[in-house]
Amino acid sequence: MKKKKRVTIKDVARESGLSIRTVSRVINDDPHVKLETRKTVKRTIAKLGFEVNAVARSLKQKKTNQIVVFIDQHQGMYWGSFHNEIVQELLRRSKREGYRLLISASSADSFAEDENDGFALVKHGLCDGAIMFDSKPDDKRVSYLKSQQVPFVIVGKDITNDDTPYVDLDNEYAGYLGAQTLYQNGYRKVAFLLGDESFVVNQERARGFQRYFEDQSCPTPIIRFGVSDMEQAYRMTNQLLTDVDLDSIFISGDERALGVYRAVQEQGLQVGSDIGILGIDNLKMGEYLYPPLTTIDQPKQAFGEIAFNTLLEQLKDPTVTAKRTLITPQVVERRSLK
Amino acid sequence: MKKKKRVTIKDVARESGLSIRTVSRVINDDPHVKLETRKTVKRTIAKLGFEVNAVARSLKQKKTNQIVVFIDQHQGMYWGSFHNEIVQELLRRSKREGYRLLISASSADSFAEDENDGFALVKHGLCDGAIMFDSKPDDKRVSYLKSQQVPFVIVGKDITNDDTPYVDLDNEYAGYLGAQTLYQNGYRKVAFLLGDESFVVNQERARGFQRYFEDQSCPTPIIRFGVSDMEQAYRMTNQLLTDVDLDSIFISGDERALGVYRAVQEQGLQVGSDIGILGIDNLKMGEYLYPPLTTIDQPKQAFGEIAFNTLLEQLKDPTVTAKRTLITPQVVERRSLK
DNA sequence: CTGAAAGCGCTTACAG
DNA sequence: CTGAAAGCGCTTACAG
Repeated sequence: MKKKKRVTIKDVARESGLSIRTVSRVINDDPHVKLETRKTVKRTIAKLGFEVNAVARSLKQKKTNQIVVFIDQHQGMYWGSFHNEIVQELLRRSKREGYRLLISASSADSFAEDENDGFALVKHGLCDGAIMFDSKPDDKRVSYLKSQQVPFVIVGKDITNDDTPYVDLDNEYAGYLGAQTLYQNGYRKVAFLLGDESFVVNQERARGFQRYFEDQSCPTPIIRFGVSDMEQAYRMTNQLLTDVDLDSIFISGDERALGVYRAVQEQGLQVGSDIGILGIDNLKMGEYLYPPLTTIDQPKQAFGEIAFNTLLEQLKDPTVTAKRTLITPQVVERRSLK
Repeated sequence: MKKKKRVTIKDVARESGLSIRTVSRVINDDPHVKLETRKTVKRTIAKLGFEVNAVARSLKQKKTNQIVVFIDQHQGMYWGSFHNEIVQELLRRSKREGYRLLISASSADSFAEDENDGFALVKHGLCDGAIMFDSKPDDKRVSYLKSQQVPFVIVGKDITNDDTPYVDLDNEYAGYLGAQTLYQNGYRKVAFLLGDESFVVNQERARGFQRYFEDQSCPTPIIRFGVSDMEQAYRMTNQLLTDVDLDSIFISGDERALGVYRAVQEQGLQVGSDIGILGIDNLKMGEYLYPPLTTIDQPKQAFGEIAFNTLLEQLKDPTVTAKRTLITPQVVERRSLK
């Protein structure tokens, strides 16, 4: 049993007694075709089970109708609920605008040599535009996209270039807001747990957090980087709880809050009444922690919507200037603060 | 500023004073090229920043070196940690075998008409093989793949056809094992919560569960379908806890266990000592619930490995017969049972 | 070891 | 309203 031969436009033309040109017109909904001819062609297409070969079409049109979302596999946590909820929105919008959305793994470090890194999709002309998650400072992929004038948008911040489009949370304010929320709820012995310090987002959040306490002329609170998953959140909380006198924990990332909750509860403490916990993200799961997590919202839908529109503008007109959007976060009050 | 013209093989040939044929040889590592010639070409390629156009290459070779993973967006829960961990493994292996892995959303219902559904990738010849998650009974995509002889593998079960390759957990045994685990731990008033009844996986799990109790000549325990997210798990648990006398809950899906935990704790009950909870999946997060969740493991890495190998065999030799693998689950004991 | 030429399956000015 | 022909950027028997 050998692979079935593909049905091509040529077969359809022969079978229906018309030229390739006419079949092509029907496929592409060109109005200049007699109704009767159109019907004949459509019938033949159905009969033969013909499907246009998108590869051939792209070669000629230099357009793929594909958009790629790049997601990096940083420290094991390949893809969280945060990415998930944004991708949902991207999917909805790209469908509406006639683009196919592909998701591909790509890393800022290995893309250059690695033919199987997802970034090959842009190098080899397999997409019209890109949406980049998890971009790092000095990301070579960003320079590449710029130099090749491939439309793209970063979800996150770009501190390396000043002419690249992005959408980001106002992370410095998120840190500030977190500090303020805790302080105004009467907490004074606060620890802030964040992921790797090399990520800009964490630097910004820490800075805003620190600034608030400086504004209150308070001593600098505890800040711990390198807490990038539940496991580390669990360990760090345990350690802090035994070593330091704490009344609250501000944890960057709702998923990691799970580790904090467990540590707190294992020490016989109550989240809320004994120790306040504040997250960032506002993921669905935060609502089902006990007690439900008070958190700083990242409006995922807005992220997706703005990212897509920013890309779409470039797709339609390559000369538009880079648009940068900063989203202002808000607190979602639930019950993990007293 | 208009889009930069792509550098083609022609440009490289002209610039290096050689034929296209020779440049093509160098690109494809054909040994029949004088070392010096090869060097010249490579230098020119670097100088011009040439990258092969994969679209043109695919058109000729009828091979894309791409594998697509299809994931369905069922009831809002587009992609869970379970998919995530399997995709990790698929990514590792495809990279090693020289394939690019793309992830795309596709639904069993809408693929036929919808040009932007991910399944267009196979209809239009944009991939060499497919890995299907979330396939449903009578999935038209499966028939299509079969009829077009596109290599594929299903992660899950196919009860419609008897000649399609898949990897699945022995779900009936998982249900049986869950019942047994609970029973042998002394639980008698059990409720089993599962997702939509239309999914084969849920039917099988329920069947195995029921069979165990029949074997013990016990009355049929409570089984509730339609519990497919944390929200519904929370509600159902709340309802059951007030309406029925229960000593344990068996919940299909660790993520949903979060909702069960919250309901139990809100009623002032202790997970473990008052109410036993048993999950299925063994996701990382289960370890960080308090108390840590006892669960039935789905070996994600094995899933990914077997799925990939099953596909790879077909990619290498289209005549191999469909291979089906059933993985036997085991219990991971933690502390949510007394 | 190297090259001229056909062809993959489409689209698209250009004619008629 | 329809068609013959060139061309997108590669690869690949076939020659030499």
